Amino acid sequence: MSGAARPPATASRRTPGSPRRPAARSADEAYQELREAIHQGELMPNERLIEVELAARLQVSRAVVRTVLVRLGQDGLVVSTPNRGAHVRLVTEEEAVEILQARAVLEALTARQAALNATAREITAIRRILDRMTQKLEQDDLPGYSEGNADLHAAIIAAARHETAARMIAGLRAQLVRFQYRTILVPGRPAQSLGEHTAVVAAITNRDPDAAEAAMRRHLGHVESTLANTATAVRRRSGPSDGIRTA
Amino acid sequence: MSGAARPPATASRRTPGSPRRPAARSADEAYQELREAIHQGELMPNERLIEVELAARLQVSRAVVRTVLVRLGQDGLVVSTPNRGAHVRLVTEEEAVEILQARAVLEALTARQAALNATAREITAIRRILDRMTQKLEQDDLPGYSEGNADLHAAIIAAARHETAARMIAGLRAQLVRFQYRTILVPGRPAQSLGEHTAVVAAITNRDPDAAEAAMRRHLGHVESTLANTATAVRRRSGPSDGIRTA
DNA sequence: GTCTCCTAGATTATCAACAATCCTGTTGAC
DNA sequence: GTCAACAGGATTGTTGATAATCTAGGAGAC
Repeated sequence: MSGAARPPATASRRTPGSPRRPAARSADEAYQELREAIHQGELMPNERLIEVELAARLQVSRAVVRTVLVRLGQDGLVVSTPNRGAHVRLVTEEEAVEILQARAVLEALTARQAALNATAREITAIRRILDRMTQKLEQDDLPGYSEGNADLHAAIIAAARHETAARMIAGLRAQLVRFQYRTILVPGRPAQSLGEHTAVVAAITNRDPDAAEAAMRRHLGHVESTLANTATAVRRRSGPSDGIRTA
Repeated sequence: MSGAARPPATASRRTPGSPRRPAARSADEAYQELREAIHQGELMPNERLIEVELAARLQVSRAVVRTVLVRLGQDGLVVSTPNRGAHVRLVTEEEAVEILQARAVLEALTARQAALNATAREITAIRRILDRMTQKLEQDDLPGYSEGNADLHAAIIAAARHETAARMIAGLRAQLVRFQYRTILVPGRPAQSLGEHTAVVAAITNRDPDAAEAAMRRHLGHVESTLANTATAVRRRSGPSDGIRTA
């Protein structure tokens, strides 16, 4: 029973002459590529998305650009007004907080389900990821830590066996890419983050769903308040560093 | 935003030969109408949706049918496989439980936010809805009670001022229509339901976000387990009437 | 009798052209 | 100098036709 029908990247046998921006032939590839472009920041928020330009860029016809834009609109990455075209959606700080709140309760649900449903093998894998994160942090390898962070959350979600929550979390995450690297830069935040993750993993290992859910909520609640603080600090323009020091 | 805007059957000035299904002119109306048709059960689960048929039924061109199907696919109401068309998605009992779990944590979030953000006026309105539900239940008016139930949840969501959660809840709800009238028929369930709602409203009135969240979770958790029980009862084929009689 | 291959019909996917709408810069009046 | 009306260009919305793909049913071989 398909959760979301994601036939991944059909085979494209083309001339091998396209070097850098090879473009996507099929509709689904075009969707993935445009999504990625928004993630990477190649398309700025509020930037107008003109169908013919995208058609040229993605090497597809205008019709498939149109369906791709509809899908992205339903994803919340793009907002399109009738007769006036599509813009990439600007996510305000307030919306980012909302999205994180929603993500928090949903990921807490997956943590609960993971505590209930994870196989022994999956728990081992989760613990190994946490160990790796600990090492990265000791080496002050923040990018490595961040990557481990993503892996850990993904592993927990996979272990939860909750297609609905997984799909929604993925959707929320896609809208948040512009903010995701901020909180980790707040002084003291990584160490705190590691402690929170450790609590989540411990609860899952102990098969304690309530504790797992609570620990995950605590974790993402802290991410949220950290983000909110940096946001107001930035908005207040009272110097970028005084509001976000301690943590 | 998809939670609002229900322009009910706009004026269609056509030949007066079509008595029942007047059809929708614009793309958005077609979307609403097809969505409604799936809700009403006019289109059976797993039924194949053929573009030309829908185009004739909705009185729009095939292109807009296509975009409508894409949107419904992103909503999870329809699953479409490449080159093989779209089917209305069959929601299994297990999926229904998943959806209810996700909805539970999200509505709990809105209850929390409502406790924090609701205006005095909104709280008054919420209390009034609860009073009306109490009356309906005393009169054994189950449809009326059910309607009040929907109104109450909607009022709480509105008072929460949380667009993201509101949108996701609306999406989840759309997938659940086939199951929504079941739980209210379980004996003793309405009285229990009213008590749970009363607790939620009391917590919001007291501006106690933790209590509001917990009460809403308890409420939807009970709905979930009730649904799971009736589901297994139905699946067990132990008679269709013994599990859901009295009320 | 059963299986495989193949043809025909049906359906989806894509494309190019046309119509409707909106945005921009300019002209003219006051 | 400012504002309103207007024309030109650009962009989106829609249509119909065409190509690619899938499903169903029958012919032929073993």
